[in-house]
Amino acid sequence: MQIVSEQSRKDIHNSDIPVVCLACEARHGGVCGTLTPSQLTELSRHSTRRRVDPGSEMVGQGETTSNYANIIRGVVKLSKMLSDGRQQIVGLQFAPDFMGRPFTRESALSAEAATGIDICAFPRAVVERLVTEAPGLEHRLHEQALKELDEARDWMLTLGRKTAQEKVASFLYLIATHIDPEHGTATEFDLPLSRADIADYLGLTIETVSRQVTKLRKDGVIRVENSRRVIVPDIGRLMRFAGID
Amino acid sequence: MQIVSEQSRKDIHNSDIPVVCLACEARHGGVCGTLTPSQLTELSRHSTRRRVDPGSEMVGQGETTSNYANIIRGVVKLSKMLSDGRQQIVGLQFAPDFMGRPFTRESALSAEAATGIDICAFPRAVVERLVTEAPGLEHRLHEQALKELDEARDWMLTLGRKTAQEKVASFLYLIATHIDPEHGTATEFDLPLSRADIADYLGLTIETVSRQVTKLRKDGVIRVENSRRVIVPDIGRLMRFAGID
DNA sequence: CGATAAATTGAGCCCAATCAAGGCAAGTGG
DNA sequence: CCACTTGCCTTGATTGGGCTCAATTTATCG
Repeated sequence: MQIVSEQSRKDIHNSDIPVVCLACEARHGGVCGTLTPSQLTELSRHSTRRRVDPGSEMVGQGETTSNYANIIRGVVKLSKMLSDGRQQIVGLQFAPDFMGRPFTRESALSAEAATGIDICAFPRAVVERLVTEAPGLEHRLHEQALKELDEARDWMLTLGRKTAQEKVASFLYLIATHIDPEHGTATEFDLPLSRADIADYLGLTIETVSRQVTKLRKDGVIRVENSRRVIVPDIGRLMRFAGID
Repeated sequence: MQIVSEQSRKDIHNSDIPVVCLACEARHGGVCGTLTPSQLTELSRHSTRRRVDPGSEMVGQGETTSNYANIIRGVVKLSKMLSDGRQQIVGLQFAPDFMGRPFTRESALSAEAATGIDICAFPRAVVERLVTEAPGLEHRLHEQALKELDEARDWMLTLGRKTAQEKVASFLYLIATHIDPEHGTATEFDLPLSRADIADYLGLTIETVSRQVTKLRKDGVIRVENSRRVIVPDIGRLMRFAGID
C-alpha cells in the first residue's frame, strides 16, 4: 500500500471545490456528493489517496479500523473466516462505493483488494464529526447500508437455495451488471475475481466452479476467451440459468 | 390481522408522553426512543396497534408497502422465494425491532409472523416526514440497518461454509441469545420456528434439521422436552458445535 | 526458457437431498 | 368415547450433487 499523491490539499482561491476532488471519479458517486464545498475542503484536507495491489489485505477481521474510504477504482472483497480457515466472501464493493462500518471500531470482517484499486481514505474521526454536522451525509451512508443489506439478502438466497450451476450463473450475472451497466442483450467483461475467490463467494470449491463454468460454456450460455474474460451472448438466457425469474 | 385497540391517541394534558406509548414495551428499544414528546405524539396519533396470527403474511415479495412498524412482541421472519418455490429466510426480527425498508416503496422480500405478534404500525409518509425533521430518527434507523447487515453477513458464513450440524447448532445459539439474553452457562427456551422454517433459514431440508437435532440430543449438547422446547446445559459447548471460535 | 501459480479434468467418496413410511398430538365428528 | 383426519416431526433407505484427492494442462513471470 504505497501513497500515490502527496500534493497539497489546500483549497484553491478561485474555486470552491478542492482540486483533488474536481478530478475525482467518485466526486458525485461516493459520499462526497452531499457535502458543501467547505465540508468537502475539510474532508479533503485529511484525505489520502492510495493505490493497493491485488490480494493485499486492507483491514483484518477483528482489527481496529482507523479509516473510512471511497473506492475510486477496482473491486474490494469483504470476507469472514471460521477458526479452521473456511472462508466466505460476504460482499463485493465496486467503485464508487463507500467502505467502512460506521459507528464501530472493531471490524467484523476483513477487506482485501480483489483487483488493483485506488482509494481515497479519511480518518474515522473526521467522518464522524462531519456526520453530526451534515445530515445529508448520514442519509447517504444510510442508503449505502440499505443497498448492501439488500444485496446481502439476495445473496443469502443464492447461497442457501441455489444449485452450483445457478450459483455460478448468478455470479456471472452480478459481475455483468456491475462491470458493464449499459449492456444490451450481449455483454463482455473481465472477471475481477480468481476461481478461488469465486468459490469463496459462492460457498463452493474451486473445482466445482471450474466445472460449472465449463458446463455453461458447453451449453452455449457463455464464451470464455481466457480464464478471466467472459462473453455473454444473451443476458436473458444467463438469467434463466441463474434462476432469476 | 384484526385491530386490537382503537382508543384515542390524543396527548394527555398533564403528561408529555402519549398514553399508548407510556405502556409500550418498545418505548425505548424501537425507533421511538429518539423522538421528542411532540414528535412521539404526532407519530402515535397515526399509529395503530395490531395483533397478527402466526403464519399470516404481512407483506408479500414485490408488493408495495404502505406501513412501517415496531414489533412489540413476537418474531417475524423475512424471506425470499425463487419462482419455482424454493424459499430462503433472510432474516428474523425480534421485539423491539423496527420493521420496514426505508426509502423504497416495493418490498424485495416477504414478511410473515413466525409466532403470534403485536406490532405498532405507522403510515410510511409520517415516518418519512419525521425523518427529515429529526436527525436522531434517521440515525436510529441507520444503526438498525447496520445491525441487520452485520447479522446478514454472519449468516452468509453459516449458509455458505458450515455443515448441517454446525448450521443447526448456530441456529439454536442464535435463538438462545435472542430469546434469553441474560443466560448464564445454561439456558432453556421455546423455538419460535417450526422445523420447516428452520430448514428455510438454514438452507436445509426439514429431514436434515430433524436428524441434526436428534444428533445434538444424542451427543448431549441439548435436551429436547418436546419438539419446540429446548434445554442447553452448556452454551459454550453448543458454540463449539456451531463452529463459533 | 524454466519455474511457479492458476485453472482444468478425472475418479471416488460422502454428506445432505430425495423418496417413503410411520409416530405423535391435537382436533373433529359420529 | 373412539375412529378418523390433519399437521408436524422423526426415522429409514437410497440417490446424487458437490467435495476430496490427484494428475494434467494452461497461464504468468522472472
